[in-house]
Amino acid sequence: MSSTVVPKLTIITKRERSISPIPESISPPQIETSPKRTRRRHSSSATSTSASTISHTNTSTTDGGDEVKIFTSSAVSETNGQTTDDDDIDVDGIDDRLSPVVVEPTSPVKTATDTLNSDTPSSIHPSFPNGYGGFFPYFPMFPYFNGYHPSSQMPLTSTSNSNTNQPHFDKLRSISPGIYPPSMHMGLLTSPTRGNMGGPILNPHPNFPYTQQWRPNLFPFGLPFGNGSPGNHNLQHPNLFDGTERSVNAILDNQKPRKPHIKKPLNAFMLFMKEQRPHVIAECVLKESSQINKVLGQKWKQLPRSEQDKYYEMAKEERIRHMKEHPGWSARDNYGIRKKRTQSGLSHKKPREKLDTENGDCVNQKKCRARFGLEQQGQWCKHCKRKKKCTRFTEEGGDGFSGSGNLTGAESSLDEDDDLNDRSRDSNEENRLNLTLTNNHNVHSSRIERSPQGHSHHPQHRPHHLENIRPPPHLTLLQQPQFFH
DNA sequence: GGACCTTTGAAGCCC
DNA sequence: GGGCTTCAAAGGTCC
Repeated sequence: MSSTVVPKLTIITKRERSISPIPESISPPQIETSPKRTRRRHSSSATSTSASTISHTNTSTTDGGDEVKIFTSSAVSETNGQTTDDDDIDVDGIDDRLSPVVVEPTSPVKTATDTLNSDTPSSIHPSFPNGYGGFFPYFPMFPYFNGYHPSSQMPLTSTSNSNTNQPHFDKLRSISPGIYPPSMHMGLLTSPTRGNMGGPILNPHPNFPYTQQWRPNLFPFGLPFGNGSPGNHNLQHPNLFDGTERSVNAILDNQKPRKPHIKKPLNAFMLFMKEQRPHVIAECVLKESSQINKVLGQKWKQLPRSEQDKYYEMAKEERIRHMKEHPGWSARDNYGIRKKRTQSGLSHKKPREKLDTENGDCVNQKKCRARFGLEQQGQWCKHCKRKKKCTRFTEEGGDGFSGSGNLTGAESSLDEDDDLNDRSRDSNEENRLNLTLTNNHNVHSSRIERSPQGHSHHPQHRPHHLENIRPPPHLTLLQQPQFFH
């Protein structure tokens, strides 16, 4: 078979019983889907099955009331009689294809702790005598303090105050550089006789390091400075700041700088999707991204390895670039964002694969084996394939197939589950569909090699434990025989 | 307004 | 180390 064979894309959609059959006259690449999205999750086997059995498929339906719509889409374009397998892939240049990793705010977010640890006030601005930290110990206790010794009028230093409530003040000082009230900063800049009762002086120094950073909301507990009302610093948040260490900690928690949301670098498939989505949208009448993504998933699986490797290479570059741009970033940083929403009760999303698991075991493990048999493990649900548990039934003497009447009690009890029945029915539909497809077109049979154990070693049918094993992108196909045989 | 759906891959977490 | 979970993009749909 020539490498220029045009892979046909077909989307298989289970439609509602009330939906009338789609006329066969639908011309490719139109892919029509159910007008109303069903909330029921498709079994994971559905997509894998469809993806693995799709090829020169004409529009067809199954018998009975449950229409299974199969639409053919020449998603890999065939224009002007030329097979353009690569036409879908924009090869304008790698820069175009590279995913625009979200550019984070250009100004690095510096935490308060960082600021204090790395850039002490005095180091930030050497003109400040001993930094403004030296004054800080005084302000909660003596709001009228102007930064100078009352008798000597000499600037007070942090050293001279090092014994004054230092632990609390150090913590409070670390909240934010802006926590230094303007008037306290001004104390350094005003004359010894001026004091700080006249309110903040704006832009007292052209190089004043915190002028841009100080904002009113950095004084959540209502610091009295600058408003001429000493002693009212608890008015806004009387419960938050009462001078105790606990209150300081509470403030610290509230003031913890939030890390900017750095998104994950795109993987190969995401890059492929981003690039190919406009093509699919242009070729099809699909609207829903979920349907488009199904098509893209099929296209991805049908993409030649050499083409896929390009995206893997791009993804690798993306990861390297991302690592350089965000050295300390970890995917873990983004964990919990949605989870928090879920925990807060806003999400109704069911945990993935939950329907397939019960007490940690796959409730479908026998069903998959029963439904598809050992000869068709490629059609097992993802969970069974991953667990590879069905094989143990072979060891127990299973024959690889059993109808509904051959179920054990446990299986029968499982069959009583409506949802499982539902999914089983879906799967039967898929079976019928696959049989139809297989009978009509022996799909890619020549490309699929099977091991003596019956495992498909086609790239699309590799055993799960090999699914995630990717050849090093720099190796050619000939150098990686173990991945393709 | 935000979760869901749907795909594959990467990475983190847990046992 | 295997298995599971989460997130990345996208945009229509639904609550």
